[in-house]
Amino acid sequence: MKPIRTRFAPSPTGFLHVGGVRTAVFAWLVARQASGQFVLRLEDTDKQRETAGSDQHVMDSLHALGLDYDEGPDTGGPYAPYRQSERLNTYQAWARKLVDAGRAYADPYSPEEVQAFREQAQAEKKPFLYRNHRPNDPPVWDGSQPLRFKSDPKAYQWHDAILGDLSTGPEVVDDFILVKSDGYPTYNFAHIVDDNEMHITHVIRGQEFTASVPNYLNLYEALGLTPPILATVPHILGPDGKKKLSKRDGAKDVLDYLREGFLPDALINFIASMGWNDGTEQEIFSRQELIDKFSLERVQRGSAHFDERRLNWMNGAWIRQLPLNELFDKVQSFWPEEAADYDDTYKKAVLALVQERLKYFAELPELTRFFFTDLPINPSLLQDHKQLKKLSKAELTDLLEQAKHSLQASDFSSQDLSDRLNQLLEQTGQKPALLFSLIRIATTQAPASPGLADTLAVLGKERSLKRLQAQLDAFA
RNA sequence: GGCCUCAUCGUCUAGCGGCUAGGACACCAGGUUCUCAUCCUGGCAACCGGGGUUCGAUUCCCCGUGAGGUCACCA
Repeated sequence: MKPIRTRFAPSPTGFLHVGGVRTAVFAWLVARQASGQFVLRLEDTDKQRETAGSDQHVMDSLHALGLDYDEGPDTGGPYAPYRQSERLNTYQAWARKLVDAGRAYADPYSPEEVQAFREQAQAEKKPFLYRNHRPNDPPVWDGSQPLRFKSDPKAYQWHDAILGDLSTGPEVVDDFILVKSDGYPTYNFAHIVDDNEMHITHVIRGQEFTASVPNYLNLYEALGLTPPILATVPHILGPDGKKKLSKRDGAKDVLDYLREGFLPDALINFIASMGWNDGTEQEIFSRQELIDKFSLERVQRGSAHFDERRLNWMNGAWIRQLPLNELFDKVQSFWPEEAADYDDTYKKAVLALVQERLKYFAELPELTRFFFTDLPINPSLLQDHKQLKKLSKAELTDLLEQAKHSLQASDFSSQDLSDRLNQLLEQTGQKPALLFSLIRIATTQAPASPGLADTLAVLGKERSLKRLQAQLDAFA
């Protein structure tokens, strides 16, 4: 049995978005499930489109997501190098073989001439086929002209691990370019050579390549190679739009999600469950569960829309099930500036209170700021309150004075506060909706906060009473 | 335009001839002594259309329609 080997082969032209990552996730899952290898190969054969630093950016993204690869540009491996620009000799050798076998020839036309053929076909509303213009006596290939594959058009039927049985007629097989005039191979040629040299068993890629598969099959034959297992992953489309998720279309860098405090596990869970499920009603999958249960056969055949609201929910669910200490470590860099002077014990107490309302870590400051600094008195919180706004300043003052009096005698344990708050309800004859709101607003000046007794307990006696007094002073 | 593929609630999806078409997100209502959130309960909401095949089609077939991909010296 050959070991299962999958690869992720992006071109370093920018960042990775969820669409691209999904292909990587599926390939990674297939390899991990079979205890095989997952390979990263950089397809940097287009020097025009390449952007500086994006190769590193891609590797950083995979590392950050925990999509560890066994072989790659930075880790090396038995089939190095893993950067196509460093493998030019290999492609040259394979290209020579095809030339010698009469299956490749130099393209004598200028780009303008080819473009004219293309426009002609377009005008006739016909698909463009280069082989209709295949030269009878092509010049000797000296490397300055593009090298074209001399195809042998025929009908194909093949099996796709996700899409199932596919077939096409001979009309889609054409003489495509193997090596460009700048000496670099095209994707169409290089990936086939590399997948073979690197012993890749499963080629898992986006659906933009399905139309080219017959060409690849034809090339495999010319090369005398057995094609690997093919799997086509449908695209992820934008939330509203119908277009495939793309950088242009506002798709976000996955690293940005990480930077905003989305958990790698949640992201992987979310990305995998767009287009895949195990047939049960389970929604939350750990990495290991994904590895155990994943199968290409159960991947959705149609494309899916990206819904960030579902990602938010899923990340929140992951955050909620994290042990407090673990969560604390992860949110280290997300605290509001004002938290800098506070110790870990205090911050953990705060974190425990907001854990269940955190969707992603970047929300931490707005959720917790009042625990670390006195917010200015915000009169609109009282004015907009549907019950409090009916009370006079004198009435509000009276209620707060009673609260202050009671809380002054408290030890500020959560239990004692809770008891005293209850006594206060009886004593004042007010409903919690009114009394608790008033105290909550006075002590937090925030539109929302965790439960009152817990909030006061964490805030502590001194600070709580000081804020109560500040609110009282504002009434005076 | 040719070729390929796809088609269940707004979104992600279960379903693989017979189900009151299930779950999740979102949304709405109620409950959990206050707000926000969690949690619980309930609600709204779908088989693209037309023909077949069949005792019976969401499911199988055909034709439409719609959507996506592709037709580069990009990947």
